[in-house]
Amino acid sequence: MDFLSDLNPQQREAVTAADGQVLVLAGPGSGKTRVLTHRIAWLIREQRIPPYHILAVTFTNRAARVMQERVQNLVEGSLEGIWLGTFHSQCAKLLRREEDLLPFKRNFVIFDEDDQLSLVKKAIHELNLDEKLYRPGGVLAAISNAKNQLILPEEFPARNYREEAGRKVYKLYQEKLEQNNALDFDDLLLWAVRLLADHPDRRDAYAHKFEHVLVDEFQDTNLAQYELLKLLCGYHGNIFVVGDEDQSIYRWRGADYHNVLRFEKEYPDCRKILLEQNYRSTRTVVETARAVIDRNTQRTHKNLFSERGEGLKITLYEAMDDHAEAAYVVDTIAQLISTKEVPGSDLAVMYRTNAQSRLLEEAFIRSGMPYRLVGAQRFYGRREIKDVISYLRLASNPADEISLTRAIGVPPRGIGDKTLTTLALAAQKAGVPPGEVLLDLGRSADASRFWAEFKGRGAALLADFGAMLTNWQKLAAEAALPALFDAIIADSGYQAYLVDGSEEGDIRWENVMELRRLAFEFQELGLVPFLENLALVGDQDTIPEQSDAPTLLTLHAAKGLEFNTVFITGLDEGFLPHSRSRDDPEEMAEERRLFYVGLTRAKDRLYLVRAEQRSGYGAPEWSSPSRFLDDIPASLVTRKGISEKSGKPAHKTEYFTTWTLDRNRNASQEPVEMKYKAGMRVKNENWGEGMVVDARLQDGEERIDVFFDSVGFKRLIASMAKLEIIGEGK
DNA sequence: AAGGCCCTTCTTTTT
DNA sequence: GAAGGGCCTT
Repeated sequence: MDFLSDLNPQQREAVTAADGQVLVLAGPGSGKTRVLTHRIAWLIREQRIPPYHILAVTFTNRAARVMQERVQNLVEGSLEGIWLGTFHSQCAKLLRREEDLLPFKRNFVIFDEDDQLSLVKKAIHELNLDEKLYRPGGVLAAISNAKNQLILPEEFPARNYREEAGRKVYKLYQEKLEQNNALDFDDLLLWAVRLLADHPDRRDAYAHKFEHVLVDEFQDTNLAQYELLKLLCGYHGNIFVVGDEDQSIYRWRGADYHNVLRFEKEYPDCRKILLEQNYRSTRTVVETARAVIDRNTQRTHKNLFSERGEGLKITLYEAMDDHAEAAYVVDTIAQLISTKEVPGSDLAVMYRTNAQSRLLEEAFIRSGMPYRLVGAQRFYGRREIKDVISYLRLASNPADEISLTRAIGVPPRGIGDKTLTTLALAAQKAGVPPGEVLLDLGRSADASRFWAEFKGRGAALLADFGAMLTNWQKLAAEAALPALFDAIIADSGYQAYLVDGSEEGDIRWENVMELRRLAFEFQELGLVPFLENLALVGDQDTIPEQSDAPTLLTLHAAKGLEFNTVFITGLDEGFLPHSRSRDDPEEMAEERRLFYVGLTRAKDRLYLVRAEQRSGYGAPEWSSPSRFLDDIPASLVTRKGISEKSGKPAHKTEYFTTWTLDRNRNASQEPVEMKYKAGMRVKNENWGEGMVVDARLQDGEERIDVFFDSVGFKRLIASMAKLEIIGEGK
């Protein structure tokens, strides 16, 4: 059919491959998504496979959405019935269908990382372990690891006391999840595998259903996902996986690109197809990327090539410090946009860690240029959002103690630790979740069998809260989602609590209203799908698609995207590669892949940026160039910045670091450098411009008096006030 | 019970 | 340089 005509021979071979196992190893920019979408379309259009016989899984919601849209464009009919989504969402779907066989109810909630951590802490405390010795984060990571490898608490290694403690926490943690009628992310996969492995009839039913299984980003699968796929394609044996070992960057989350090799071994007859032509980038970009990735061993060597022209040389800019680095990036972007060489939307700035976005953002704000930031301050991670969600979760699932604790405390309603402890004890004694005790108190107040457990005030307060909850639960079952939402806001007094006259309060309230709009969109589907969506949809999906502003994002978030021009910042040892991977060759190889992913996002222009000095925690430290830079052939690079022979750097930090006042340190130990003198013109974000009237050293601080043009006289501590010197005066 | 202050402790990446 | 935890005060 003609929809295959825009494919190259390898792509077409993959798309039209006969039944059986197909492994497509696709280099960056080689048309991986195109192959996947055309394959699905081909199955439906040419092979007459009904959509409900197809399962296609991705890792991100964004990828799933893109795939759905593109397939829809290729297929005339409806895709109704297709199982297309992330591993986690498809597993949730499966588990909600099969609740009868599982130790939790259909309305289970999905615990995010914060919830998980709370639960682990509880478990550690209950086992009388020392939080200092058994770090909740570390223990949780070990548990998550175990789950990714399908290791249950009973099978968790206990070769020493420490591991034994870990096993106990794991076991208790699982019991608590069950009591809370909750699953964590890993559980979604783990329980799906267990369900199919333990119930052959269910396994066969699904294996028959899914005539074709397709997988995106196969190199990022963990063992649980691998096993799940194996179970699901066990009858027809039609599994089509697409991946690239060189783009495996989720090892820390259990991903194991060796699954590619495992796949080849497991299915010796599998058809293996390499996609090596890169349609995205110039030859210079591709050569650069190749030079970097070829240093990694243990991979299927690919001969990535581009037939686009040679293109521009890449730029390596070395700045004095991280402020100058940000200034360079923003200035260069401003130039590219103003000369219309590149539209803002086709520019991206990438970095290793989210923390590195701060200076860049500040530089953008200072320049007055718009930008969009991916990830970082999660919408769903905001306090006010978590608060409201905790009410909703509680209404949906009163067994959720994490939400109960949160909801009962905000706004403050006189219920403190002591009352909560009593509540927990009463619940334990009666063998019901604390939520049930609350509901009972709410329904019958002093006639409740629990009333006597609490002393006067506590009982009344709990009963009040319980009455609210009873009402919400009723609304959750009977009313539409927006009605429940409004009732919760009204009953809890949350609006009055948030909106306190401050600007921050208004912003927070706006966010709550944003959540309400989202709830509106889910009124057809209802509360449980709404909550599931909140848990499984990340922030990448909430960013507006249309925007002409440059994008700031981590290298991880950049996977799967492409931009005309890419800046990769922080190319210094300890940052990229990150210091935490210094001693582990496997980790180091992954850092290299991460860099490779960043490089291959660029179509035309690539800027690599580093700084001689950058601040890690507090004070600035000297840094040395990333080792990865050594691997790039000098012939492809134009060097700029302090390494230029010409002498002075093109960019100098024209604003200085405002260091915070360290109150613990005796001021006299640290001589304060006087920066201001009378007559200088200065500028502050809030007060605008002004003139320094007086500057003096007092109590170990530089104190200055400034007369601002708009607001008049202010007495300031220099190190605290965010001032910018805009003129030296006389 | 709740809010404020100071101290410590980290920081990778996220479905 | 932020955020959470512990301790103090009201």
